[in-house]
Amino acid sequence: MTRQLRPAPGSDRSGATRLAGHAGGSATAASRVLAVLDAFGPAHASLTLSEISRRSGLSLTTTHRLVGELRAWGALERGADGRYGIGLRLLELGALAPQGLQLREVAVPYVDDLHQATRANVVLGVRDGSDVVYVEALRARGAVRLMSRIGGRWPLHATGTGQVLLAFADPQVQEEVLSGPLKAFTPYTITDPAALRRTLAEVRRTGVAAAENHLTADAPALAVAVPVRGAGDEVVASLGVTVAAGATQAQALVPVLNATARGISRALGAPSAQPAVRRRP
Amino acid sequence: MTRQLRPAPGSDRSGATRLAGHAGGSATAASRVLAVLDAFGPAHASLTLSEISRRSGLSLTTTHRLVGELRAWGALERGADGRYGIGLRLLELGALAPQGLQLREVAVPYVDDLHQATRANVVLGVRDGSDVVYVEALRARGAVRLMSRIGGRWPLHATGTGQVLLAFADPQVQEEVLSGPLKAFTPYTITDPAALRRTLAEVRRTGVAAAENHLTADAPALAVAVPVRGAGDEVVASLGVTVAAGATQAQALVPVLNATARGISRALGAPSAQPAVRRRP
DNA sequence: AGTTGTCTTCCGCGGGGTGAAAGCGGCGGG
DNA sequence: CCCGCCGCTTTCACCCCGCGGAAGACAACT
Repeated sequence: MTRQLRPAPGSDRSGATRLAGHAGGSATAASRVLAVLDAFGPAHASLTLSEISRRSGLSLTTTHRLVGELRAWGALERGADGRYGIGLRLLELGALAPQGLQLREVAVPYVDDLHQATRANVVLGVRDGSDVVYVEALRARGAVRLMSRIGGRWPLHATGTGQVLLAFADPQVQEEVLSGPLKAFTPYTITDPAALRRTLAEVRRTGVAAAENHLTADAPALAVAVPVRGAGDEVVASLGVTVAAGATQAQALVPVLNATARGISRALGAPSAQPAVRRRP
Repeated sequence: MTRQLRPAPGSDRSGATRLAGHAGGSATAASRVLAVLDAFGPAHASLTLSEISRRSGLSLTTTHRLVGELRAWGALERGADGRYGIGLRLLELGALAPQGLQLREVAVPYVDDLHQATRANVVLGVRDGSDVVYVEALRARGAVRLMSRIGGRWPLHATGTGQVLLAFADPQVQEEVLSGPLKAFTPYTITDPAALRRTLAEVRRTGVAAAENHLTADAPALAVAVPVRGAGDEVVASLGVTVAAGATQAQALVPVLNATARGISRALGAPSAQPAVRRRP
C-alpha cells in the first residue's frame, strides 16, 4: 500500500481537495468517487456539476458520469435549482457510524436534559484522527452559532471538547497533534505546543477543559467540556457546553456538566461511574 | 441516459444487495464502491471483510482493496474487534444533506419543545423516493422503540409520517406507490391500494394522519402526524408523534402537534403560516 | 448576434481493475 | 502436537472498462 493511511487528517478542508497532480499521477477509480464526495463541505453544501469538477480536479466528463451514478444510487441528489447536494441515502448511511449511533442513542436523553436545564449550547463529540466530530449538538435559543452542529469537525486543540479528547487520548495521538501545525482560528487559539501540553496536563488533573475564544472571536464565548467514559473506562466522548464569556458563572456549570457526563458514562457501562444512584426509578 | 433514475426506490434492502449477476454483467467501478457501502445497514452496522464481500457480491480481492481505500479516506473504520463499520467521515458528509441540515437546524428547537411537552416519541421525516427518512428523532424516556432514529427509512404507506408525505406528494409519486407492492409489517398495515387511497384522501381533508400498529405490533402504538410546509407552501416534511395506543387521549395531541408544525413552517417561510404571532420576542 | 458558461453526448486509446491463486496467522478439535 | 478451517493479506498478468478530448445543445447575459 503506497498510500498514507490518512493523507490529511482533517484540519485542511477549506479549499478544493484536488487529486494528486494528474501528470503521471495514478488515481484509482474509487478515489475519484471519493473526490466527488469530497467536493462537498459545510461551506459548499450544494454545487453545480462544473463546480464539482473543479473542486475534485476531475474532468467534466468523468464528473458527469460519476455524479450520474451517485445520483442513481441516492448518494447525491439534484435540487429544484439544478444544483447537486448530498442525498438522504448518505444521511442514512452516516447514521450507522458506531460512535454516532450507539453513543447518540444512549446519550441523547441526558444531553437533552442538560440543554433544557442550562439553555446553553451543548455538544457531544468524539475523536476522529486529529479532529473532534460532533455527534449531537443542541443550540441555545438565542445563539445562532453555526460552529456546532451534528457532523461538525474541528481540530482537537481548538475546542474545549477536543482538548478533553486529546488529553485522554493515546500518547501517540497527542504527539502527532503536538508535532503538527496548530492552526490559529483566533488570537486566543493555543498554537504553542508547550502551552498546549500544559493545558492538557491541567485537563487531566482537573477533569475539565475550559477554552475561551479559541474558535471564534465574533462573540466572546467560553467552552467548558468534560470526558465521557465507556465500558473499559476509557474516554470515548466529550461533553461540552458553550456560553457567553463572562456572563453567567461558568464554574457553576461544571457540576451539572459532570453529573450529565457521569450519567452517560454509567449508561455506557463505565466502571468508575457505576456506584449506581439510578437516575430514575 | 439508459439508466433508470432510481432503480430500486428503497423498500427492499433486507437482504444483501448483490450486483447484477457477474455472468457477462458489466459493473462500473463506482457501483462496486457503492455496493460495499450498501452492505451496511441498520441490521448490519458492523461487518467483517468476508461478510462485506458476500453481501456486496464482490470478490474478496476487490472488497479488500476497496475497503482499504474507503478506510484511508474515512468512509469506513475498523473497530477494536477487527470488524468494519461506517466512519465518521460519512456522518459528517451525511449531515450536509439539504433536507437534513437546513431543515433539522430550523426544526430542532420546536421538535425539542414538543418532546419536552408531550414526552412522546417524536420524529421529523422527509420523503426520499417511496420512503420516509427521519432527519430527527427523539425517543420517549421509557420506550426503547428502535423503529425511529435519525436516518431511519420506512415505506411511505406504513407510517403516519409517511402517509402525510404521500398524501401531499406529486400524483405521479402517489401512483407509483399505489401501483407497487405494499409490504405488510403487521396485520394492520394498509396493503390494499383502494384503502390507502381513501386514507390519503382523508389525510388531505383533515390534515392529520393517524396510523395504528402499521409498523409494529409488539406494543400497541398509535402514530399521529401532520405536514410541515416550506417557503412555496409545499409540504417539505412531516412531524409525527408515537404514543401507546389507547393510552392518553390521542386527539389531544393534534393541537400541540399542529402548533409545532406551524411554528416550523413559519420559520421556513411558509405563506400559510405567516400571520406572525412571534414565538418569542 | 456574439459571448460565456453550463450540461450532455460520442469515441478511441491505454492503464487501472479484476479474479485466481498462493501465502499468512489464529483458533479449535482430533 | 498437528491438522484443517476460516478469515485476511499479497502478488500477478490479462483485458475490459473508464478516461479525457472534442464537439454539440442549451440558457443567460452584454
